Amino acid sequence: MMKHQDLSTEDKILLAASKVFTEKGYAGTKTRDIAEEAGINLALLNYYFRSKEKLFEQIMKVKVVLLFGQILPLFNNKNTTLEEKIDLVSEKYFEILAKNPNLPLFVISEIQKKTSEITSVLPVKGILKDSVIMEQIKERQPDLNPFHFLLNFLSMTIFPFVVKPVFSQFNIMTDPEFKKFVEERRTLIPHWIKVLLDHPK
Amino acid sequence: MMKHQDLSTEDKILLAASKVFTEKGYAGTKTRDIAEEAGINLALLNYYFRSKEKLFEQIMKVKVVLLFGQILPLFNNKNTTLEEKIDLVSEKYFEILAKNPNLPLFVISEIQKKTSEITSVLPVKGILKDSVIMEQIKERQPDLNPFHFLLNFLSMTIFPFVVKPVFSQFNIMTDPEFKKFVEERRTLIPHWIKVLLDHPK
DNA sequence: GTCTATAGGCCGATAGAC
DNA sequence: GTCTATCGGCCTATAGAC
Repeated sequence: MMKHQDLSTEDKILLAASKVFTEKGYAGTKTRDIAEEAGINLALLNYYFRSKEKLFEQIMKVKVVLLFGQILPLFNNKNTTLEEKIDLVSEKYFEILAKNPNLPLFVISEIQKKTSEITSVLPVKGILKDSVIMEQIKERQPDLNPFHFLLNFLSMTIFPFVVKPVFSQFNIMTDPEFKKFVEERRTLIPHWIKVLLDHPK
Repeated sequence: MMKHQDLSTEDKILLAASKVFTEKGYAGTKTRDIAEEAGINLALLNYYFRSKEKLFEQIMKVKVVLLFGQILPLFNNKNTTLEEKIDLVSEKYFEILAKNPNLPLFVISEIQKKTSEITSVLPVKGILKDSVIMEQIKERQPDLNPFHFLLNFLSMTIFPFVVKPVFSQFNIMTDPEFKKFVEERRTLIPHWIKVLLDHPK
């Protein structure tokens, strides 16, 4: 296991920035917070990354790729059936989100607040439109915009992690209860989605 | 129609604060932004609300009640069936969210970032636990934590509004397309939820 | 590369005139 | 109630010594 002390100064800052930005958002983060969390001198942050803004962009890029980068290729695989895609995407997302529970809320809320240049990094629209999974859904339910299904799937999977802070604030679930709850959904969601696919309106 | 000029200074500030806080979040908002948006002098903000913090708390309380206040009573009505509840809650939520599309993301992300005292205002946990809807779901599918269903329902309904900024950023949907998409879901979601209720694992 | 010290600007809040 | 002017503090960023 790599200790914090073994990291380079640059990586210490990146690690700390990832944590603090995710907790407090861009506007709520002070460069002093990051420096303290990283255990480095404040001036080093500007020495390595020039500005808070540039540091943030670098973190954001990593987060967007983490949230979408591994999933989009699964959507576009011609060698898997729709059912297999559902299982694979579900597995992959639970793996990512179990390790990064506040990833979706961070990315979504920062995209809403700031104008960024991530669009160029990941051409989500181009990949999604006319993707294999969209065609496969359309075969099953030709009368419906296939995006409804995709969004149902992603809603059920991602939304619990998005509202997790609300659960905590209102004491609806403890952390271990949430973990168990999410673990149950890991197999339930693929089941539900397949049921929906077989029952058009 | 009430014009902006007809509002009292206090209401002008509240209206402007609601808009700016929702767009930029608490940390990203400057009191000068609010004053400018309201068309009033900066000093008046402190005259009426004492501090940015106190003004925010007042806005936040309104938003939380708007997001949960009208829905929770529907969950606890003994005189409606589960099917009727699904239809009623769906109707009510689409009405609220069509008018306030960025309400959920604002409330969720600010709850994550700040510690507030809203818990005391709205005892969500007490209302939800042992609520009528939870019992009704449990009757249908006794082997499953009923909260899964409630969350599926809320996920499908609310999540599209939460990810709306992502749609915009990546050009996945235009605003009119989104409006049409959401309008379709208004009747689709109750259908899907009922299908899921009738198909236990 | 890493430190201390500080510039320079912005932000929340208030004093005090009207 | 509303304005102008300004304070005091904090925040990002950098200059310059080591």
